[in-house]
Amino acid sequence: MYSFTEENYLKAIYHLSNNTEAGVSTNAIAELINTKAASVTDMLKKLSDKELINYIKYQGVTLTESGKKAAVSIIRKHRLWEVFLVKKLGFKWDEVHDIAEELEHINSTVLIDRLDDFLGNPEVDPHGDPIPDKNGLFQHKKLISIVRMKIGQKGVISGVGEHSSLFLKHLEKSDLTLGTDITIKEVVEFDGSVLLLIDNNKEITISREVAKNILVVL
Amino acid sequence: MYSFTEENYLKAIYHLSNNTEAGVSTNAIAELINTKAASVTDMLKKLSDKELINYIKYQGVTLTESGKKAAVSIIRKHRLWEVFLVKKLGFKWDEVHDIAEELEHINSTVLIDRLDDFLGNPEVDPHGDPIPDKNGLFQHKKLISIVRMKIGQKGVISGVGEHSSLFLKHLEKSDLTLGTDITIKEVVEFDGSVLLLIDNNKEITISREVAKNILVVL
DNA sequence: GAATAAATTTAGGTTAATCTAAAAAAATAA
DNA sequence: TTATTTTTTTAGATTAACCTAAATTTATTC
Ligand SMILES: [Mn+2]
Ligand SMILES: [Mn+2]
Ligand SMILES: [Mn+2]
Ligand SMILES: [Mn+2]
Repeated sequence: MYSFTEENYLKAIYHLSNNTEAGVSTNAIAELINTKAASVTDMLKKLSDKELINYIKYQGVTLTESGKKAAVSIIRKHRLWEVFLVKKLGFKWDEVHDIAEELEHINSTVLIDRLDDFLGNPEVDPHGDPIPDKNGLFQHKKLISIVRMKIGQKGVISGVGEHSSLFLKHLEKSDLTLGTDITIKEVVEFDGSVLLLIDNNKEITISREVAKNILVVL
Repeated sequence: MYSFTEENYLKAIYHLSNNTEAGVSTNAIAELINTKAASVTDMLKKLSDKELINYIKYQGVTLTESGKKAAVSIIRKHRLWEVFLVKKLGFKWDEVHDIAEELEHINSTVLIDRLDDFLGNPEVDPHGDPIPDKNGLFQHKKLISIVRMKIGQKGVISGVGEHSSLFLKHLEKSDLTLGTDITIKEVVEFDGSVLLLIDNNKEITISREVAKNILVVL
């Protein structure tokens, strides 16, 4: 269908679109996929010719409907493969992303739909990110960052705002994995660090930076 | 490690080496991977520079030890993925080859070793072809074609000499799948077709062409 | 509203993998 | 053993995806 490279561009533009209202900038894409701006411009022309993006010189880009569809399909594959790696092959949640970056380009709808069934049609991946279904529809839960919570409020850890292995490993070591119940006990005024009660039996203090990147369902 | 294309060349040379004593010819490679001889020559130079093949102009090629190791690793991946597709995702044996052609290039030793364990360390793939272990060693059973068998001889279908979907579907329809017990009842002198008794309860006649491509363990 | 800075695009090249057509070498036949 | 055919290699181009450096456009600052 689309080349490995084209797919990576579409995915990058999709992810960047979720953080901005305006069009995605050439530099932002270049930074995310580790290329130079000039290379991005080349590819934008190509994707525009194929009507996968709306591109006006100097104005940034947005995905067209077919571009969005292609991007969501890649994300579906990425997340399902991550579930497979964790649930079936015993990988940790911080070990699966790079392998999924390769597997997401395997081109077979039958394969991915059967994998989906084999995994029991999971709604989220090992990082709590929602998995689009066969039709590209997400089951979107409303997640909020711990820094948005008030003292005394309770929630369940359901996602992360940062996917680096370093951060994920840190969370794991602190017993702050997905599904953990938390209660906000105190917010330190000085540095914004947060005292949590986890699973109603243990207290732990986390920095504001960590708190910011833990997402909960209330 | 090696590019997608380089891997395909190594695999092609490996497979062709098993049918010949001498070096593999440029044209044979070109035909197998659907390119032109000139393109093959280019790639042979490249693989030779990387010491993956022994190449002397006009003489054909053989794999070096490291070339062989790389080829076997790809074949290991191909066959394990085929097992996964059939055993876990419910694909038929004639549907898995093309998908495995893509999956075999996923680059992660941990992944493939865990997949191997997850599948119960199978010794053969859905077509009866042996799967090399982590160290690249095969469990080689001695297979012979039905046309080599004598009347009255018994055997178990354990492999195929032809992997096309058309042939595999035909075998399935005739209940000549892997593991089936057969006994040679008669060989027609006129056209070499063979009358078989399968699983001690049903007789069936197959053409010499089909017989040639069914491999059994005695 | 110029002048400067930043972002983006164009121009011109490179590399991997492909191709066609022509040349050279090896194999086969007369 | 020469002539013819087949196989293989070389020469020269093409395409996708990159790059650097230079030009151009847009955004910021004084
Ligand atoms: Mn990921
Ligand atoms: Mn994920
Ligand atoms: Mn196969
Ligand atoms: Mn097979």
